[in-house]
Amino acid sequence: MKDFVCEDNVIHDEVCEQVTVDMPDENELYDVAELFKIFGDSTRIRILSALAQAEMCVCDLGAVLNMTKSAVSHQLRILRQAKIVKNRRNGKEIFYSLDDDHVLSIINLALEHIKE
Amino acid sequence: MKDFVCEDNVIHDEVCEQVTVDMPDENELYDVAELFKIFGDSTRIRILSALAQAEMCVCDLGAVLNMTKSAVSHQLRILRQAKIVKNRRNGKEIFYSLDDDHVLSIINLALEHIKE
DNA sequence: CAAACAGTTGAATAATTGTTCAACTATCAT
DNA sequence: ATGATAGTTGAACAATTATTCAACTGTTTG
Repeated sequence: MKDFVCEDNVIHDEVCEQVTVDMPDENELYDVAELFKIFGDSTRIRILSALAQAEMCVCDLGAVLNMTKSAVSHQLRILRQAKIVKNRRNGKEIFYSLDDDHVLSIINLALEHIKE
Repeated sequence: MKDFVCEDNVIHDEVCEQVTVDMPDENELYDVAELFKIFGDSTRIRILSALAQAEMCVCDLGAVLNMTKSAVSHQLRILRQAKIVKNRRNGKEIFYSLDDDHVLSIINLALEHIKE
């Protein structure tokens, strides 16, 4: 590569070295990006917004968000695997709810940022 | 579609109606998802983590993150358009820095969540 | 048991997106 | 002006991904 070499400049070199040393762990940053990737879809954000208000079954989520059960279920699987939502079966229905309060804090902080 | 209709159930209907009414504005949720989409890439998160420590030029960012200037520049454009970073020219170099403190709060909150 | 409802799953499709490459602009030094 | 360095940009390619459709499992009820 060697594409990124600025002209020899001691100040730059020192800053770069310091920043490199102080960077958060690579894996942590990767995991944070993965978390944001999950939030970065309006369908999933709407699902989480709905679940923030009430525990709901797949069918009702579909009704509220105007989506097929299949589409909702696919997204719920992603949220489940990320441990962002949990579920419990009650007869034929499976009720979903948020698994974590942090999640809501992060989304609300972002909502505040959006509203300026 | 009509795929999402649960069996007639008054309780469900009432919950659905209430949740629907109390849902945040559709556009706000869309914008939040767009913001998260930007954070949902490890390259951009790493760029933001670096800029959180020091104002840096494109070249140095490339050195710290081990990426070509082109790849860095492409991502900076996205961050710039979202008003997440700002820049200033100094001779041949263009220095980038974070444009907003909220951004860092959101990322740090997510980092805490990751670390459990 | 059979029918009906709730939910999941896999394949297919379409759309989005991150990186590379090459060509370009802009600034500074000789 | 020429060359060198810093940065940007557009096209191309590969990879990821959200939704749809159809077929499936699981549960309840008649």
